[in-house]
Amino acid sequence: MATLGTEVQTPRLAAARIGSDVGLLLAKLHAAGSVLNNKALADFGLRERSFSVLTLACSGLEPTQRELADFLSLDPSQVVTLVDDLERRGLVERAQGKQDRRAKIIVSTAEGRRMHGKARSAMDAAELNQLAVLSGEESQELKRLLRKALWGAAE
Amino acid sequence: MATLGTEVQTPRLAAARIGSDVGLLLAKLHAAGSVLNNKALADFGLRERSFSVLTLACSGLEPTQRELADFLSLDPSQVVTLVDDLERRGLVERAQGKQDRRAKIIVSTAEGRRMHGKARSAMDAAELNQLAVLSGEESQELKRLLRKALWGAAE
DNA sequence: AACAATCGTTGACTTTTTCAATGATCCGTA
DNA sequence: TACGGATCATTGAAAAAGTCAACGATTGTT
Repeated sequence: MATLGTEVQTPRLAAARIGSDVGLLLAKLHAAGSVLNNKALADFGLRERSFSVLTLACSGLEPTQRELADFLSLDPSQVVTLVDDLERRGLVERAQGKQDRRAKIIVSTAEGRRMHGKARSAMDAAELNQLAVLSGEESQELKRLLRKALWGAAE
Repeated sequence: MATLGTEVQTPRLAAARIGSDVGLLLAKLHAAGSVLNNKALADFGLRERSFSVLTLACSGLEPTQRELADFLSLDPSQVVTLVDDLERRGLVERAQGKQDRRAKIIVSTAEGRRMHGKARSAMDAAELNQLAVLSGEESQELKRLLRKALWGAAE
């Protein structure tokens, strides 16, 4: 049950001042995490992004594709591709927007929710693995700070 | 002097459980930061990555291209392109490796160091801007946690 | 001396990103 | 109520980024 995780030894170059650049730290941790996450999701035929779309489709928030694009920092055309794939596999459906008939609301199917449940477990395990070197409190604090940096003081 | 920064209002979808996924938080903050950073570096004809290479070339650590690739999570061929560009502009030079003559050590020129100084200021400002909503202590703590997640407990 | 491994480099290939254009629909305004 | 500008999802093309295998030069090991 070894933590075949991210943390190698501190590389020589981490000593440089750039080792404290938030941009680089985010890039590296994100890159390493993506590898782990995509590996964890491969069993389900999902990737990080399709998992995100599926999760939001399962959330009950009834997101429109535009909202998905904004929230996931993607181009609207990329969302089309992701939803096309999930829809073809019967995991989500496009429903007509309620107030706005231009918009399409993405909702999960029963099969989609089943799939999401399993994928969610794998993702949680991957996250735990990636942050294994942090204590529980530290992980929580890291997430809180990331959320705050993104969306402000909202609690 | 408004902080025309990252923080919009908390979007509706952030309420979903995925709003606490480390993968998504990293992706979003990294994406937002990259935009800011690249904007800040555009004046110098640099981008996030060429800035990273230039920084490490200026660090005195005499990194090889292989080390740069590992440290920056890039394919070695991508490093070739980055160094080619910086070398063509006279900001860095390729020196022969000391023990290993296969390796090339990337070192900065005087002009490179001058350029880096200016770019560094712009980057610091951009980082300050991106993390404006965090207190000084919070920013430090965020960086510490990111470093720890990446490289372990090393202090 | 021979062999496998590593370094930087090149080129091909795939994937991802970016962007403009389009029809349908919405909204504000006259 | 009809017009005009804006927004939505979608398409397709173009640009950028990432991936991968192969190569000569060099290293370290046997």
